[in-house]
Amino acid sequence: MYSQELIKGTLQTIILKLLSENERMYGYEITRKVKEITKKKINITEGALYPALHKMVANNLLQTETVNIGKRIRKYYSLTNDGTNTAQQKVAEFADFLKTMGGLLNLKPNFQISWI
Amino acid sequence: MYSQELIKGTLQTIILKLLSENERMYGYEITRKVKEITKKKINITEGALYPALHKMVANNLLQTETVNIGKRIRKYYSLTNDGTNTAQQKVAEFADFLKTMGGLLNLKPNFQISWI
DNA sequence: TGACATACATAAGATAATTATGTATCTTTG
DNA sequence: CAAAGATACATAATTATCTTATGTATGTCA
Repeated sequence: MYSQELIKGTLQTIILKLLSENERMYGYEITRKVKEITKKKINITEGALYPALHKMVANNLLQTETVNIGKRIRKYYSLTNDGTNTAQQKVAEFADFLKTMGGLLNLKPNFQISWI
Repeated sequence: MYSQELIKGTLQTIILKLLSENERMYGYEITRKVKEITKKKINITEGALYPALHKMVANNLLQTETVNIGKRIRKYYSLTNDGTNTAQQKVAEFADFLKTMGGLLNLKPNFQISWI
């Protein structure tokens, strides 16, 4: 796990990116997916996730459908048109930010990019 | 300028990195340097910088020397031993974070790393 | 002389996360 | 079969960090 501050501000971008790839996802699924992809380095807490999702619905980036799984409720989130646009924009911005920070921290060529 | 949330949590790392390269710097100088290196994409506000510097002094990461430039005061900051260690650690952590986020956001090989 | 840059600092408010707590169901295992 | 752990939602109190605004003062250039 990274020291928490680093992850701050990236949650919306992460959610938008996942949903731009997945059609629809529910909250708990998002936390699992992020944990899996990042090999447990990033762990989204529910206390952070749910308020963020609700906010994004309020801002018309996401829409929901509720499904009953047995006696349990599952709430699926998917991108609105606004959300699709915002997702693209946020991911592009983040990519640029990563470059800028790489430059600022003067990471050498031997800092191999290994997500290929 | 990036949307502000992204930069959150990176300020300490930036300061530590700059000071690990520069022996000593003063606050205003740090804001100029970051603006210059990042081509104005990251702009550290004084309201964020000074409290951060003070906190890092309190945490024994930085030490200060005050110099009189004419009638003006200039307060130089430099790394303590603790600060030197923390700087290395934080930069390494951030490099790892960049990789992880790159993977998470699925940035393609054609996302060229251009800070070389 | 007025605008802009240099140089410090703090305070009020906003935002976003952590930590803690709550509810409830489903599944696995000793 | 009972307990533990995973699944699945949610909110509230607190903390951390940043923005925005404000304040003070000096130096420089047109």
